[in-house]
Amino acid sequence: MGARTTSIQVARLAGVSQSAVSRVFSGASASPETAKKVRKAAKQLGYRPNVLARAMITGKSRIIGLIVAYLDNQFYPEALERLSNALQAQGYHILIFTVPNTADRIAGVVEDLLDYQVDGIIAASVSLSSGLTDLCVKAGIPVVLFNRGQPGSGLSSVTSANIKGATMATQALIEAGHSRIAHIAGWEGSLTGRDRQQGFEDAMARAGLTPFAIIDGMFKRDTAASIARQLMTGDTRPDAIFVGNDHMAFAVMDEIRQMGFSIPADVSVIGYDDVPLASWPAYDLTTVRQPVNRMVEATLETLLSSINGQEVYPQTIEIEGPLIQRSSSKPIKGS
Amino acid sequence: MGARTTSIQVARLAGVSQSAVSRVFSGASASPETAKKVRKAAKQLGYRPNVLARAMITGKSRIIGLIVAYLDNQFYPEALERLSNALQAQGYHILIFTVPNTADRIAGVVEDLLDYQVDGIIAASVSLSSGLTDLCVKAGIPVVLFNRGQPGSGLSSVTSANIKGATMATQALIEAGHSRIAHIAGWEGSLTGRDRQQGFEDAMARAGLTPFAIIDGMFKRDTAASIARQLMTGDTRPDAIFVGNDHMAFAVMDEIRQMGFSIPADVSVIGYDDVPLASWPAYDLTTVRQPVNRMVEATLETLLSSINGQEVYPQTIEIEGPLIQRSSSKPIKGS
DNA sequence: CTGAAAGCGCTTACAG
DNA sequence: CTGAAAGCGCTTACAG
Repeated sequence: MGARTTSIQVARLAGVSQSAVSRVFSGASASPETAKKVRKAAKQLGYRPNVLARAMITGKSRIIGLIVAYLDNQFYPEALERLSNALQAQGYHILIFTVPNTADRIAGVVEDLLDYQVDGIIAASVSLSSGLTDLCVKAGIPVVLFNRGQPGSGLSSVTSANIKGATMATQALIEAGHSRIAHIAGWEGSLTGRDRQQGFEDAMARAGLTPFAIIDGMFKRDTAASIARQLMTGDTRPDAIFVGNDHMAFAVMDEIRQMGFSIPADVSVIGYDDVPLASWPAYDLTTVRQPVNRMVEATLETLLSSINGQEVYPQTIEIEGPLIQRSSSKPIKGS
Repeated sequence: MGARTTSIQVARLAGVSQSAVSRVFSGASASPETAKKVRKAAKQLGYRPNVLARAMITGKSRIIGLIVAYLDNQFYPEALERLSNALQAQGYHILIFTVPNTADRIAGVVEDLLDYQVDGIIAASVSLSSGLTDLCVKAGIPVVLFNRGQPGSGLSSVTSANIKGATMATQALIEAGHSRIAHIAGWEGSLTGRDRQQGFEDAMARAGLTPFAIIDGMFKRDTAASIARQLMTGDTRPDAIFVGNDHMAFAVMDEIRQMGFSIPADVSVIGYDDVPLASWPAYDLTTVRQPVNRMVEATLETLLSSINGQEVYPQTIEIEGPLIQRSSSKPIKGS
C-alpha cells in the first residue's frame, strides 16, 4: 500500500536502464524494441511516472492555480467548468482556491500557489496587490485576470466589453421609451463594476437624460434587493433599472414582484452576464451576454503562450457580447 | 526570473547548514538563535520551501483530488466552496476535475490524480468502477464519495438520508390531500436517485396509494421539463409531483407554469436539496434540505482520518435534513 | 542542537 | 540508441 512502482523496478523487469524507462515515458528518443520492453514491464507493474518528481526537474508542474470568488454567482461555475475542461484537454490541472474577496486572504492564496510551483495563475474576479503581482513576476509565473481588469498592474486581463455592453443595455432602455432609469451598480471597487456604470452614464448623457439614481449594489443579492425596495418606495419611481449583473438582477426582480409591481409593465429590468438562469421562464431576464467560451479561450491562449515562454506583453482583451432581449424589459419602440 | 530561492542560499546567508534551514521550516527542533538567523535570511531572500520537493520525501502532497460533475446544479458550487474553505483551513489544497459523468472520462481523471500523488480523493456525484477503486486502494489513497453511495464498493460515502427524506416529502404531499402523485426520479444509475425513488414508493405504499407515474428525469433539466409537460397533458393529470432534485424541480415548475397551470393550485411540486435558488421568491420551492455543511464536515472527517493512517473501515454516513415547507406545495391539511 | 550525507523518483547532458 | 552519473530541492536518520 502506498508503495508505488518506480522507474527502477520497471527497468529491472524490462532489462534496461532506468534512463531508458524515463525516456520512453517522457517522449524522448528510444528504439522501438526498448520502448516495447519498457511498456510491457510498465503495464505489468502498473507503473505511471511520478509527476511531482518530473515537475521538480523540468520546473513545469503543469498545474494552473485558479482563484475564484463569488461561486454563488452562476457565471463562475460555468466558467470554472469550461476552464477546467479546456485545461484538462491540454494536460494541465487546476489547483483551485475559493476566497472571500479580501486582500489578506488573497495574499495567502497566492503564496500557497507559488509554493506549489504552479505554471500560471488565473484570477477570476479578484484583484492582486502590486506586492503580489511583483511576487508572481519575480517567480516568473504568468497571471491572467478573468472578468476583472486592473489598469496599471501590468497584468493581462480578459473581460467582456463592459462599457460597450452597458451602453447597449441602457440604450435599449431609452429606446423602449424609458426616461427615469436607475442603475444598481456592481461593486465600485472593481473595474468591471465601474466600467458598466461608465457605459450607463455615457448612454444617458448622450440621450440628454439624467440618471434616476446610481447606487452601489456590491455584487450582492441582499444589497441589491434592499436598494430595489428603496427605489420602488416613494412617489417618484424609476421606470427602468439597469443592474450591474444578473446575480443581483434576480434579487431585484424578486423584490420588485414581491412589492406587487409588475415587470416590465411597471418597471423594466436589465442585467449583465446572461447566466443560464436568465433564460429560465421564471425570470426571462433581458441581459448583456458575456461570451464565457470565448473569454475562456482568450484566457487560456494568453496564459499558455506566456507559459510557453513567448514574451507576451500584458494584454487587455475585451470581448463583445450581444444584448439578449427578453421579457423583463419593454421592447424597443416600433420593433 | 523563475529562479526561486532555495534552502541552500538561505543557509549560506544565515551561516548555517542547509539541514538547519529545513528543520526550521519543517517544524523540527532548532535552537532559538538558529531559527532567528534562518528566518531573517529567509525573509531577506523571500524564501519559501518548495512544496513539491517536500512532498516527494514525505509522501504527502497535501493535495486532495476533487471530482465533480453537475456543476450547473447549484448544490455543487456551494459544496465545492465549503469543501475548499475547510480544506484550505487544514493546509490542504484541491486539485479539481470537472467531468461528464461517463466511466471512461472518470478513469482518466483518477489516473491523473494518482500521478499527482494526491493524499485523498473526494468524488462528488460520480461512481468509481471496481477497477478504479482497486487502483486507489493499492496506491493507499483514501476515497470518499460525496452525495452518492456505492454499495459493495468498499468506499466510504456521505449522503443525506435520501430514503427518509423522500418519504417525508411524499408524506407531506399525501397529508396535504393529494392522491395522484407522480415522481420524476433522479437518474436510476445513481443510488441517490434510486433511494429517493424508494422513499417515494415506501410512503405511497404505506398510504395505500398507487404512484400516478414514476419516470426517470436523469437529473437533467430538459428531460425533467419534457416529462412534466407530458404528465400535465391529457385528461387525468397528477395533482402533485415529487421531483428527484431541485435542479429538475425548477425546470418542472417553469414548464408547468408555461402551460398555464398554477402552482400549487393545480399541482403541488416538491424538490430535494434546498439549494439557494429554492428559497428565492420566483420558485419558493418546498424541498428536503441536504445539510451541505454537515455533509462536508463528515466527508472531511472521514477522509482526513483515513489519510492520517487511522485504519478506517468504509463508512456509509447518512445525514438527515428537514423538509422545508414553502409555497410550491399545498400545506398539510389542518395546519 | 547541529552538520554531512543519503535519498525521494525522476530528467538530462555526457560518453560511448 | 543507451547506460552511468549528476542533480532538482527538499527531509531525515546518523554521528557528534
